[in-house]
Amino acid sequence: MSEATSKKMRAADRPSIRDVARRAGVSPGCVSNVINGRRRQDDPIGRAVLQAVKDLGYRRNTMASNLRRSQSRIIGLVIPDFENPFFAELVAQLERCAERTNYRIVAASSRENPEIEAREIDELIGWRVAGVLLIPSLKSRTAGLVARSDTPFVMLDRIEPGHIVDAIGVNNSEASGRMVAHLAATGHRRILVAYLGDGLANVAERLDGVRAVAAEAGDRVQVDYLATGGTAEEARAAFTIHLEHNPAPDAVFCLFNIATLAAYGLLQEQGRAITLAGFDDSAWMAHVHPPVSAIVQPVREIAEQAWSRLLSRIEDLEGPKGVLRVACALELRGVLKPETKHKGVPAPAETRVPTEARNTHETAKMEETR
Amino acid sequence: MSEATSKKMRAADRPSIRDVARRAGVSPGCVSNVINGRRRQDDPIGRAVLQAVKDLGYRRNTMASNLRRSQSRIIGLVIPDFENPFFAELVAQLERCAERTNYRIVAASSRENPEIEAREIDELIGWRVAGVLLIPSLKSRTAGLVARSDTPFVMLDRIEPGHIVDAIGVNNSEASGRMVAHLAATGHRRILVAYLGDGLANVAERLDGVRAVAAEAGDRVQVDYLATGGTAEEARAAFTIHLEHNPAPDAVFCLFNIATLAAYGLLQEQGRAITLAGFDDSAWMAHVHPPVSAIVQPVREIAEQAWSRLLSRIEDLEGPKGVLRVACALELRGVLKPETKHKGVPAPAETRVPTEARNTHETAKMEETR
DNA sequence: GAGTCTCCGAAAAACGATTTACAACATGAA
DNA sequence: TTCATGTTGTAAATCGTTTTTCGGAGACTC
Repeated sequence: MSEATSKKMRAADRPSIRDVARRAGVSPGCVSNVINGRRRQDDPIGRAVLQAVKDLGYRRNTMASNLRRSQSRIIGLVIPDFENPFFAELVAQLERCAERTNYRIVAASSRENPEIEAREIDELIGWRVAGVLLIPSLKSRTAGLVARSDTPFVMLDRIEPGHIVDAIGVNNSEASGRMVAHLAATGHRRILVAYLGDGLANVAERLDGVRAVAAEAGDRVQVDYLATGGTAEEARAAFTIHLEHNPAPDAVFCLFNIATLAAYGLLQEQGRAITLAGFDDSAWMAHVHPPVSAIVQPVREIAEQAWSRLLSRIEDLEGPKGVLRVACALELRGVLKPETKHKGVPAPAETRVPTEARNTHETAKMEETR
Repeated sequence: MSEATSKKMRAADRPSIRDVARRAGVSPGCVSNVINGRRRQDDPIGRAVLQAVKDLGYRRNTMASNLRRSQSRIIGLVIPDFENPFFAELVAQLERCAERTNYRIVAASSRENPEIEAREIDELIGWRVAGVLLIPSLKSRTAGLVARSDTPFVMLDRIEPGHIVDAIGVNNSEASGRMVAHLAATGHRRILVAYLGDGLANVAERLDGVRAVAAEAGDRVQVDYLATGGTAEEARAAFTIHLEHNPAPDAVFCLFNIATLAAYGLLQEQGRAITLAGFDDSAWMAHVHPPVSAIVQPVREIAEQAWSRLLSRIEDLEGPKGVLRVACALELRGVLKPETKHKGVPAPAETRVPTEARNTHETAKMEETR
């Protein structure tokens, strides 16, 4: 048993500040001062301490340190899913923000499960994180819970209406409307819009934007709407059935990225030359032929806005809460002119439209709630 | 100033176990016992404690708790990049492992930067994590550093030769060889193999596998090798130049996933009907037309093997260290028969080969080092 | 009724750091 | 010489838990 003990001890056996103090012949408090730069390091005592730190391979115990100064410099981040490229990019950007401001991110995913989400947030509060960033899961009822917690928190991307919280998102309806307007302006007369029939606030906003522009365009443009499930297979099936029973559209506009992939595969396979556009950009969209247009979310700006909002909230818990929406950019990669469509060949000459200004503060709108 | 103080106090002002004890009229130790189930909860005292916990909204301070019991149930994870789908999936799978075994993962990315990687690991040690999982960055010199640390750790995916460590990866050379053999068996006579010219051990192993099979096939098959840079643009440029100056291949096999996308885009654009295969699967590969074959890494098994290895290492720091390689599966989605190639039309009939058994323990080879 | 055993809660000692209080000493000015 | 000032090191208190120690109360046996 002495063996087992010695093995188990190993991990716990890291030198403490007392060991360093003993070796350097000073008191623990003094070591603390040297390490944290509250005392000069270039005199005999300072050097002795640093040497002892080196010799022993001392690393300060972050938990003990945080406990004592009751401060943590950790931000908790809960996202629905690591495998969604948009969220992954958001994590990467937020990590940069954290590094710059000397924080650390602890990320966890809820897998779109509200219960896991609630559990994760609870756990984060147990860690006494300085703040929480949350991208709510599909049927999240967490907003209220966290709102009355005294931990600063900011919601991202999916903004649930009716809650008084800090939130950063994109202007979904404006961007979607702009895309439809662009399609109409480039001669498309019949547009099929596919959306996720799941009550996600995000997609609902996009749909609203489309509807507004469609109404405005009147009968110059015919817009069909198609609700699909959230998986590629479901989306593909929905497209297949729709295309069978309806007149062929000039353009397909998908309001969420999985549908864009499914639509591309189907159109390609059936040899239909139809303009395709989607909300959310992905690497493959630029590389396939013909390329796919996309609404690109300014991930970096979202991250930075969320970060600065959270930091200011950490410094001052009071103050009005509000929703900030930043503008998306349209990446117009190529339009198959409706006129050439019926020749059955992809139009070789593709129209490249310069990317519109993105991340513009001019177009960012601030809506204050409360 | 009293205002500022009260604001700052807020976050720190969470009730402690002493507050709960006071309210329930018992001692802190007793509260601890109730909360941790070391004492029955269904008698007057137990109920009083639970009620007080509820009333005050008490959450135990994880740091203090961990500090006292000097145990953490956190596993640190350092990956090169959150945006690489393979790593993202690995994170997701590892998170499941963690949940199942009542651990928590703290993930950070090194952005392929050895210095950031070293810093992150250092930081994790400061957190007194129970163990570390590491996917080394491109030019990582971390293996030695962590190897002599007393924190249990396991390396994943990229296995650097010559280090005595625990590591889990896939059998890169075997899988690549198998793919080339398959291409040869389906009638391809000239295969272009693109690899990352960056000295990554992983890709080197894949190249070895290709070379071995090529040598074995003798002059029945002609294999060309093309080194490219790591970005899609670089890969595309390399492909363009190669295709201009060399006889057209029957098949292109890319040893890393970015090249696969670049190659697809180029071949599609130039209207070349050439079989395409790649190491690493992605969603788009199954949806484009013609589809792209891929070597799929058994991410889930990698995660589970790594997890169990790490846990056993946490329980017992001693014991031989070793490398475990699991087998990949080939996802053969369609082959453009070389015979039909010159007609300029994609072959309509695609050969679907049943997915080979994956995650088989029979094919997993164990090589013990030291 | 005395002795032994068990149960259980209060009190106190940890965990590893930071911070405060205090004393010692040096420095410089008057 | 004296006093104010500043620096520095030690000892002790502290952060919020868990764990150990200890003593008191009740149950049981003989």
